[in-house]
Amino acid sequence: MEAPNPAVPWDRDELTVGDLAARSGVAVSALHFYERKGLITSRRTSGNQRRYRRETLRRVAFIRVSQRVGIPLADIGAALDTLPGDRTPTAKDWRRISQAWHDDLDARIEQLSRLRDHLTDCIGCGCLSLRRCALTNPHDELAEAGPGPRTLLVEGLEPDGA
Amino acid sequence: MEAPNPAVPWDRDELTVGDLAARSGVAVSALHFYERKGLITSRRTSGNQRRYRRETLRRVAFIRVSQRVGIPLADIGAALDTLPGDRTPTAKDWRRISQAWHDDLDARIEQLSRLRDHLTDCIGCGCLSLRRCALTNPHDELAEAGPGPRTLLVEGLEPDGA
DNA sequence: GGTTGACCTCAACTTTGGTTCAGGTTAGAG
DNA sequence: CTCTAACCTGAACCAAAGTTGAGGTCAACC
Repeated sequence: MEAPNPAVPWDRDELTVGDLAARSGVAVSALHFYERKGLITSRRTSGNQRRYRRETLRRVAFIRVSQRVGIPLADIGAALDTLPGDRTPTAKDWRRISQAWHDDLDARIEQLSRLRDHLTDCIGCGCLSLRRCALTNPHDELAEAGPGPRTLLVEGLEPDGA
Repeated sequence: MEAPNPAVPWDRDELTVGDLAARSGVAVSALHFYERKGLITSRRTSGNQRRYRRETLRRVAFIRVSQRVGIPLADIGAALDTLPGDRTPTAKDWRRISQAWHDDLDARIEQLSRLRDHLTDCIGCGCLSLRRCALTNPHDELAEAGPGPRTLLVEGLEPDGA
């Protein structure tokens, strides 16, 4: 039950790009792309074909989950760079780097909740054109992070209250 | 106090693209872009310059808020298309279309919350490569919507457990 | 030992949401 | 009437996250 069976692709200790694609659900072209970006690495055979360590499957899964969370690839790459290079990452390593996403998620959930709670009344009431609206206030924490427009909604406002 | 003063740009009943940009905080180039996409409209002067109705300010504010919520421009445009064309939209009209975003937000907040709650233990424990993980399960509601990868994490999985 | 599917690289193309630039026109203040 | 800021169009460019295609090589089954 413990001995790998080399006839079965997922039991070999190295994976071809096709194996990795099948196992991870990620297209071969995307894996090439991740490799160009330095998110994953491979050794090459004498015939210049890629061979991935099984561990890479873990990395790819982490990449996909992180993308689900909304993290850009560059940030995911930066996180992966903090994993130890000299040994296989442990569960603890993965826990550490996923903790950052957890905090990020917390922040974004809070942000979206506020947005949701102000949305209907703000759009409905007309305050969108006003200075005080929670959705347009540049000093609101809402402004700080997350995807979407970086500049705030209203920059040059009424010189005097409407 | 109610009579518009035409010497003041924001009191005129039509806005130039520059006025609209200043008042909405959106770049002129972006307004042109929105117009090409059909999200806003203008009449043209004899000299081919754009003139916007004041109402357009409301539309632009709606567009920006919607983008903050994470809605793509195409969807925003579709929502705007449901506004009455023959009269100025009322507060009720705006409330109706913002309600859709509210529901969308609810769904995405719920999604992100689940993601958050499973994230650390899933990434930490190794189940990312397994079939049952909430984060990788194609039949999970998580799969249904939101930005990020459309295809699920794992398509071709182990033929047998663990 | 040949055939075929999987692999290789590099370049070009896709979408979204714009910005920037060049070259030319208009509007309104003085 | 003139000057200048603001406006116009169209094309090119940007970033992210890949996909697609052309042209060529590798490997493994029979």
